[in-house]
Amino acid sequence: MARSSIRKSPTLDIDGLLDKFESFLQKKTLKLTSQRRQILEKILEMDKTHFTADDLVDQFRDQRPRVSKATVYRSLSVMVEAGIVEEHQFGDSHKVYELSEGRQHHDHLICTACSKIFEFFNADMEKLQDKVAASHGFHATHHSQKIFGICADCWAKGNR
Amino acid sequence: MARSSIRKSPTLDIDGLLDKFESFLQKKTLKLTSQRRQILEKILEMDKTHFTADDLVDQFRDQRPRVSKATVYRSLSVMVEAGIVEEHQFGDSHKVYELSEGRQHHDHLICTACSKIFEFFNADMEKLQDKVAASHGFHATHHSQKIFGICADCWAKGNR
DNA sequence: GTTCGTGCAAAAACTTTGCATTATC
DNA sequence: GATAATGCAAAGTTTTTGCACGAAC
Repeated sequence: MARSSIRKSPTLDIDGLLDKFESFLQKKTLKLTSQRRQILEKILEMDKTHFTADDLVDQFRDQRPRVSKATVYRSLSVMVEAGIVEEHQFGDSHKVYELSEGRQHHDHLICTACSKIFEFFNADMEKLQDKVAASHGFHATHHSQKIFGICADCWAKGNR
Repeated sequence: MARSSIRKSPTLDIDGLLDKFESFLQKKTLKLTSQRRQILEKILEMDKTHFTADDLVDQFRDQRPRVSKATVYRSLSVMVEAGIVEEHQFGDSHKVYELSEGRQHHDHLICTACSKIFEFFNADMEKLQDKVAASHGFHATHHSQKIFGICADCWAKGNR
């Protein structure tokens, strides 16, 4: 918590993340293995706003000893539980992940022409969502909002 | 178009749906087969607001000649194209479908305790979404909004 | 008669799991 | 030293596909 800072810059600091991860693992009596540490490092190194499990597996393809596919999947799910990583499903068949630590909640705009993903945050929308949930007697925990369409670039190029 | 009517009642009328489906198929030079007709009938018979491809396959399990799994999948995708059925992905691994014909657009509240799905529509939210898209230079075509949480029933029962 | 659709089983795509071995605590 | 994690390959899920046969236009 101490070292936390909100930055959008390419490299988020690994120490803060490791601290958070480690304390989560301790609380759950889980272990901080070399693989889990490496996966976290690769996530930062890749510096992609959104990545898949397979992107991560690729990172270890030429490395020996390898970090296996199974470990990548298992680790991602631990990191989701730890609140370090967020999991999304954007219409495609595979899950998409993003680092959530130190980042503000946001929703997504998805270009159906080029598949690029854009982020947005709108406070009024958040309030309205809470209101809707409450009006149905719902105790909302989280939400997922995706707006599909054609991004400005694609529209200009005539890709529709 | 002529026979269309907005009803929420258990049975939506099959004739209107068949009309719409048939004219779509003709426009695309596709054929109205007995299987496609049967699938549409089963969707109405099941009378579930949301169903999966497998729910539909089940409907044909004891029937001979069978309507195959492959045909169910292929037909659903034609019906989605025709605008008769809408496809969703609610966090689970499988796709969920619902009849869209004659129904107003709406979004979903999903109870993470009992998996029940509730629908809502909020005009302000729709406007806000358009505004957000436009402010990013996006030409929005559609959106998907899901609010996850605990429904009133589950909350009352202490299922959390 | 042509073209499109169907059924079947096999494959594909993604993710999870069983089990013996190894690393962390 | 006890427990949890790993690697591997095998199995699981859901959806898609190739191909020969049959139905709709």
